[in-house]
This record gives sequence, C-alpha cells and structure tokens, in this order.
Amino acid sequence: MVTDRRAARHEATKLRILAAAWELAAEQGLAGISLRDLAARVDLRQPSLYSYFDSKLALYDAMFAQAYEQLLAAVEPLELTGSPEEQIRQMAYVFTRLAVADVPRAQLLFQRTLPGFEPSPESYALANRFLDRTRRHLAAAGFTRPEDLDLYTALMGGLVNQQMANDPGGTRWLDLVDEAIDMYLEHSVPKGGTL
Amino acid sequence: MVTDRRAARHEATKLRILAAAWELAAEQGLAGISLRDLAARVDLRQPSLYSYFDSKLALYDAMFAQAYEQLLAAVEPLELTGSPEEQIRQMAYVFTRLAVADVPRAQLLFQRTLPGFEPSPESYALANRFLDRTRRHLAAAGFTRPEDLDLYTALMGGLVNQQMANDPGGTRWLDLVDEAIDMYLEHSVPKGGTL
DNA sequence: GTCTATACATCGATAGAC
DNA sequence: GTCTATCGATGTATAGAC
Repeated sequence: MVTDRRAARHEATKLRILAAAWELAAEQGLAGISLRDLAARVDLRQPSLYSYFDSKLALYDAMFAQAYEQLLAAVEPLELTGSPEEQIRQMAYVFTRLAVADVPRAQLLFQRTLPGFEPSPESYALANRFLDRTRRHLAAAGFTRPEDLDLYTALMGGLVNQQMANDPGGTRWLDLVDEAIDMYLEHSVPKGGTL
Repeated sequence: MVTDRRAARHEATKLRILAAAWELAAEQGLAGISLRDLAARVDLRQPSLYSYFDSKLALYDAMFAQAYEQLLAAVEPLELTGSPEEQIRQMAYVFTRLAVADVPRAQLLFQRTLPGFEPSPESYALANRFLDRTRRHLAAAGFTRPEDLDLYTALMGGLVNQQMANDPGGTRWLDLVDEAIDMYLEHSVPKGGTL
C-alpha cells in the first residue's frame, strides 16, 4: 500500500533527523542542539521538523528512547558465561564501556541535565527494562535486597561519571571496573542487616 | 583610600550578584540562569553585569570557586575523631550530605553539564585542595594508591549523583553511605595488585 | 509534507552616551 | 559604573502556497 511506503519514508526521515541530532549533541552539547542547525543537516527547513516531532522536548524523548534501545540491543543478545559473579563482572564491563562511549547519551540517560525534560512513560519503560536486567543478574548471585541494586548502580554510575567528567577519552576510571566489582562482590550483607 | 572603598563596594555587589545567581540556579537550573533575570534581582540592567563579570562563563567560574570555598569552609574546621577508618566514614557522611544539599552546586562542581565551561586554574586549585584533603585521610588509613582515591571519589560521586537524579529530596542513596564505606574499607588491595 | 514568510519572546554580548 | 539602544542568534509557532 502507498500509505506503508509513506510511513516508511516518514520513519526513515525521522531516523535521519535523530542521527543528525546525536551528531550535533556530540559537537555542541546536548542542550546546544539548535533546530535550525538540525534542519540544515538533513536538508530541511526548521518548521518542517514539526512534521516529525511536536517539540524540542519530544525530540529529546525520542533520543532517550533510541538510546535505551541501543543499549538493550547491545546487551540483551549477550551470552554471559560463568558463575553469576562472573556474569556481573562481564555486565559491568560492557555497561561502563557502552556508557562512556557517548557522552551526550550518558548525560541524557543518567543525569538530569536538561531543564524541563522528563522521559515519557513509554521511554521510561525502556529504562526500566534495562534496570530489570541488572536486577535479575544481581539476584542470581544472591544480591536480592533493593539496597544491593542501588549500591550497584551508584558504583557503576560513579565510575562512568568520573570517567567522563575528569578523564574524557581516557580509561582512568574504566580501568577500575574490575576492582570495583571485586569490592562489590566481596561485600556481603552488613552485620546490622534486615535479616 | 577612596579606591579601597570603591573596591570594597565592587566586591560587595559581586557577592550580591553571586547570591542571586545561586537563587536563580535553584529555581531554573544551572543553565537556566538568564543575565536579565539575574540583573533584575540586584536592581541592575543586564549590560551592567559586564562590569563585574566578563562573560556568563566567567560568572559560572566565580560560582565554581565560591562553591568550593564553601565546601572547604565547612569541612576544614571539622575535628574528626576516632580511627582513620572512622574519620573516613565521618568525612563521607559530611561530604555526601553537603553535596546533595544544593543540586545546582553539585552539578557545577562534579559534572560536565555546562557546554563550554572549564574552571580557571585558580578555581581548579580550590578543587584540588579539597581533593588533597580526601587523599590525606585515605592515606592515613592505608589507602595510598592513586586508584584508592579514584575508587573512593567514584563511589561517593555515584551515591550523590543517583540521589539527585533518581530521588531528589529523599535519602534513598544517602542511607547507603554507611554500607558503601563498610564495603570500601573491607576491600583490601586486590590479589593481582601492583605490589 | 515541505516550503516561504513572518511573528514573538528570549538570549548573550557590544557600542557609546552620561 | 550604569544606562539606553541595538545586534545577531535562538526556540516556538502560525499562515498559506504548492
């Protein structure tokens, strides 16, 4: 049907716009994306973007969703091997490398850097799918308390954030992932736990 | 001398502008500070601000320096007691509470959220003085490797960042500081270390 | 869907009078 | 130091031709 071809072309253009938006974010920062520059990159005029996104915040939301889809697509097909502990290590390794690989993406996903931006429920569901995956892996190794997950995300997020903020392009904090996971795995439930 | 009085008045106005800037940052976000709003808060016209700061980035740099001076003023007079390990715990407790208490301040100091902003060497020296203090406390407890400091900053920064991003105003990650410090202190140099 | 054209409010920054 | 006036840029949005 013709409408299918139309819809396909519409989706294709939307993807081109998103790709150009990531380019601009890498060059000018996430908040530095201008709709005029963005339109120029895909050979459109600025008002034409409104045929694809209702607003700039809607563009950010689409970027948020696309970014989590990228992460999920990279992580879900992985076949983790070895003990649950070893799988946690592999997961941490993959996640930190992925997170650091695209600074604006990490800012969009893991920080509250854009004034007024809140991911839509649909986009947030993707984020939760990603978090659930982590939760299941931790649980498989016996880390079943909610605090276990929170401590893990703080540790991984902290490494990623320090790497991006204080050694962009380097590996100073990435090199600590192994030791951080050692530390985390060695740590059992504290004496005054809730058991 | 008259020039002293002039300089004093100049400094006083500068401080009023900075105070208003922190107010605006709390309301509109760090990047949401507009020079017109800022000028209005101190009964000036927008161009008059340029008698005090060469640019908006220079204003951010002054805020960066002032924020680290606040942290140092709050932390340096502290008399930490107990074993070195206990002092590290107290330090972590104070730092995370201080960091979370002012979200825009934490964003300015610990994240790279402002496009184009780099702290000046003078401001960066303050940041280093703060970091040195942490380094000395860790060293007193035997954590003398550079990696020990990096892991510590990642852990504390991670807790602070997760608290601000995912539970603003709450204590979900702040409540994990004690356990995080337990985990850190329990962790000795890994088997395959550099010894 | 895409375009031209236009509007409106906002922004950081500068020139020049006083 | 402070002001008025102004600049070029921005984001948002609409009208209307094609």
